[in-house]
Amino acid sequence: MKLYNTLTRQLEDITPLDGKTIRMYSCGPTIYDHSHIGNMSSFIFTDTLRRVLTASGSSVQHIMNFTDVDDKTIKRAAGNYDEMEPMAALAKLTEKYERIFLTDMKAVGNDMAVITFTKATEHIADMQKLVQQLHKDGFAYVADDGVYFSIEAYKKSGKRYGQLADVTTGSTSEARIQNDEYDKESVHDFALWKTQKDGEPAWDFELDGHDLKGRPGWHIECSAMSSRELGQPFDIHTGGVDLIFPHHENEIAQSTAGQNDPIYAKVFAHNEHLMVDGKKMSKSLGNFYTIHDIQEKGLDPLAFRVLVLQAHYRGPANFSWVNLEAAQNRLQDLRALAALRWQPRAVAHDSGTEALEDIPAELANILADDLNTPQAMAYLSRVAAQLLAVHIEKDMVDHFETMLRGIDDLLGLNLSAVQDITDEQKELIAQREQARAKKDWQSSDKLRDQLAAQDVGLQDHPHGVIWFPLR
RNA sequence: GGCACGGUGGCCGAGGAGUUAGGCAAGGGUCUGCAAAACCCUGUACGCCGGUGCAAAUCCGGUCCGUGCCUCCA
Repeated sequence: MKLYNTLTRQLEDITPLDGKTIRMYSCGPTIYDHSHIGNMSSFIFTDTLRRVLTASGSSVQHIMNFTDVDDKTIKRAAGNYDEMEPMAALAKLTEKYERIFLTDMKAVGNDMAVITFTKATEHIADMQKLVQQLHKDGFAYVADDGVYFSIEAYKKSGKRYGQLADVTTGSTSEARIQNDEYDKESVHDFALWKTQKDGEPAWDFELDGHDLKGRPGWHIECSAMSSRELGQPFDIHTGGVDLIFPHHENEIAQSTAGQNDPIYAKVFAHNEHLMVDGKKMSKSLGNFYTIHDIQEKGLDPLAFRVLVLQAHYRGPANFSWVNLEAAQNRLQDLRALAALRWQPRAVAHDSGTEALEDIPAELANILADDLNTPQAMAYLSRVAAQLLAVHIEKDMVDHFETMLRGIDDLLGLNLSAVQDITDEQKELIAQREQARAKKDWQSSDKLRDQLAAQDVGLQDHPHGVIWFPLR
């Protein structure tokens, strides 16, 4: 497939560096609170990318990290569980939000089984090793409050800082420099390791005779975990656009300093932000939503997936409740399509229903072009309209099922999970048809309402009634 | 201020020099006891100003607006 690479600012063919497996690392959540829908849209992008890469014939090794130690987690843990030891409080907090995160991820259709999750706190030794190596090679220095990476030294070694975004050459605000409280040599230097402050969780660390008991910096976490799990260079690094600088830039610097190979990850793929009512989500604006909020309004988290897939990952998508309802309607239509699997009938043959199994292939083809999910959704809607108009025949059920699974493999909409209704419900539909035949409208309407209350919707087509799941 | 990404019909959104997606909502119609069903039809849109083309929403230049990043936010 072709994918846009932030490093080169162009579309590139993705083929495994090792010829077999695409190794992909995604910056995961900081588990100090509920993930918001913006985070989720980013992970829907990542999940869909993995699906399409897989469909294009590569095996994919997908790593996602949990940032379970950083300023935010530490602060929140101390606030929530002030009676506990810092380390225990941190674990308690992050375990809670990890669970919620995994639940939300499943709810929006992301395939959790194929992701290997790594935690920062389980890779402290790897991080320390990397810091030690950087120090030994002259790229890190010890300051009062921790260990810093020297961008100066990195540049002097012949490497380029600013491969993703050349921020340092811009006019950085002087105010920032003056307000800087850290004891670092240059404003742009960043912390590799932070020494312990009162009440903070900390790990023993000795470097060059200094006792640096403390915790890792944010950027080093991803460098250490990615190289531990995937080696270096690996194929694709994903994240939201906000991570381009400084996070990913710093990862590149840390991971390539002193290395012969200047490549950390071959391709960086970044998704644009999800906007809410045209604005960036923030707690102060009161437009900060979670998957839980969507569920509370009686809307389906998978409708949120549809909303995300309707937009291209490199453009900003706009979330609003009206738009989510529109997406929910669209999802319902796709589920009506899926429900045909349980209600085949003999109808006049129609050319549109023939090559059912080619449909996922066409979908994959569309998606292989820089993950063009909006085009894919448009195609799917056309297919759905066509098939709903003609139904499917009994001998097509197997092909139809294969088609649904193929669509799900690519888009994660769980269409093949649409189950048959019960015999009782089928009986109610039959009774309604009889009532209609007898023009007993009162009874037929009552039966329709009764079915709707059981989340079974009805479409009266010229060639007969079709039921579909309302949720 | 620097850098980046956008501005498409009521809304969401692709596309990307001539044939002009898709969805949601709306209006009209057919069918119907009804429509909350189905089907048909309708809407000619691409911020603004220039330029290059036979031809521009699509390329180029400028400009305005929005959004993001500029040290730990997906």
